[in-house]
Amino acid sequence: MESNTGIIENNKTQMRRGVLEYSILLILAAGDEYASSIIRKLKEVNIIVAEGTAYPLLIRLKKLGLLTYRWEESPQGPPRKYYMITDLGREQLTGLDNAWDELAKGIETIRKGL
Amino acid sequence: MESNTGIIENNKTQMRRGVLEYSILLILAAGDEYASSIIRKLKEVNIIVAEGTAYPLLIRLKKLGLLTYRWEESPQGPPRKYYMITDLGREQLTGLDNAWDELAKGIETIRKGL
DNA sequence: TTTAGTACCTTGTATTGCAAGGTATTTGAA
DNA sequence: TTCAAATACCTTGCAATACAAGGTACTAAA
Repeated sequence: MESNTGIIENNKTQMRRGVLEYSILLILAAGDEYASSIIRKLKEVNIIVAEGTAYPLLIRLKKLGLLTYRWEESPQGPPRKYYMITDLGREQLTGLDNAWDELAKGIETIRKGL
Repeated sequence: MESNTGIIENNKTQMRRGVLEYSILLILAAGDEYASSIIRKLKEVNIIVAEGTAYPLLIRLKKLGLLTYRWEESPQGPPRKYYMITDLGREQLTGLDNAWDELAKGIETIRKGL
């Protein structure tokens, strides 16, 4: 049945979108991680990302100079590409922290009736 | 100059994106408004929307049955199209409230180090 | 009658999230 | 040895959509 769940589901996806780069930078600011691990961590907090979203995004952030990576052997399975945040990345992250706070404040204001 | 402001600006835009439908529904839940007025109200809380974004979005929400509208004379200038939220719209808005809370909670969790 | 202010809307471009599909490595069971 | 399962990486093509730019139309005042 699920009548109109689609509208909501679609919107949840929309909301996640804007926050993806931010949340990935947040995770990497706390420590180096490889792509699959980042995806799992995001899933833990209900920010669901498809592989086809995450990999191109990491590559994009790397091209922008916000991230770098190193290869590392895995105890099981193929080697892992560990991403690390750069100084520029940390700098940008500060700006994103502010952007998030501002957005959250804006929504709160509207919620309370402007 | 503006070295790398672009990265941040782009990301702020990204963040706003996901929240647009939600914030428009929030505004209309508090009272009927016409498009230009909605855009101004959003700008007041630093959620900046272009006309080329807002108009198609309102049309989309109307097609989905979340909004309807009525025409009304303006004291000055051309007539205004006042949008009103429907019962279905209010229903969906509840879901979006939850989606927003969940997202905000997720970001908080990551910020605190997961 | 022309300008300024307000309000509506559309078109074309660029971005980007995702489903689907693909490759490669390791381990363990058959 | 060979096959399946688990893990990890990545790409392609489609669809959605935000926005810049451009356009129409109404009212009032100069």
